[in-house]
Amino acid sequence: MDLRKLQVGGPFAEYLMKAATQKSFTRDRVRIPTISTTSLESSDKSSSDMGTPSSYLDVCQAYTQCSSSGNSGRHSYEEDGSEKSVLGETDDCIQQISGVIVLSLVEANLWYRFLELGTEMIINKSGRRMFPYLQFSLRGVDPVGLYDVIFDIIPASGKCFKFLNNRWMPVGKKEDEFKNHPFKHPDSPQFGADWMMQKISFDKVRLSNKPSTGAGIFTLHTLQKYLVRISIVKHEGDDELSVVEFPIRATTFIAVTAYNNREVTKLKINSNPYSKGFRFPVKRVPLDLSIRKPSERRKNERIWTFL
DNA sequence: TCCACTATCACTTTTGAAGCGC
DNA sequence: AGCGCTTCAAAAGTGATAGTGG
Repeated sequence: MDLRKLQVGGPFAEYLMKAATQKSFTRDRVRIPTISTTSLESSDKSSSDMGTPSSYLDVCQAYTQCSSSGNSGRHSYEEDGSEKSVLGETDDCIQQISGVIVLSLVEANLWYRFLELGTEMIINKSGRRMFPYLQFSLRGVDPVGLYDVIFDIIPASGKCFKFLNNRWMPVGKKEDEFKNHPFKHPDSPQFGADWMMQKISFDKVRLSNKPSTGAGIFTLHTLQKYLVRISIVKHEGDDELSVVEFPIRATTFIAVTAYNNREVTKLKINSNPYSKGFRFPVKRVPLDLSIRKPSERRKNERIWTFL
């Protein structure tokens, strides 16, 4: 196994200890040593525009730099926070390689089509699902090792954005992030062999603009840029965890309360099954609101008039 | 006046309970 | 009684849009 081992301690250990007590972390076998071998000082923030006030994120970022330096990112970031596409060929899947672990994003083509337009994700009070949602497969993990798979969302830019002249422009400094709890996949912990046999999906994750304590609900600021990060945590022994981080550039998006780019809306309508109702131009006839049950209203008054 | 945000609408898909036959 | 299949209503999902408020 070529996983770099991390003697977990300090702020990262603090995070894991907290995480282990949360609802989304059902496992009680996570044990944290007291020796600290990771420190915030090791973080080289100049290499990334993903700075965040959260100590947990700082530590993860520092760790990411040593553990997943092999990521095959296809997008880079300009000084102003805007992304510079270096997308070349189109793939059925992309591979992010960290050590010997390979993460293959499902529907990578779709993600990149959105990315080229400037992905927008709707957020609302109750929490809106992501579309596309994150689904991937794993290779190269230890088949008999015990792993957790953890999803979280991190800032992708230090700026906030505005949609001007049909494109997203950085307009100022981003706001401080909400405290979000990373979301552990419900199948965790599971043996590596089991993880490799299935597609791992986080389709139930929701995005909100109001602080929430619900597992799998992430509170974000509108008009700020984020991306998804996956952590593969191996339970090495009683006092040791190995962590490999995969910040997935293809998932970079701007949180919005209403779509700004018509092209993004069109692509969502054409690719999301729930949006089929918007695929064909239809003159919608108002329903009779005096009939209280929606299903009865539909039965009585469904009139379709194609334009 | 502008624009981010919210509630509600009209649609589709998913889910789960109920009914039925074997 | 138990199982598998079908049916159908309710729940949950979507983007559109009009109204609100800072």
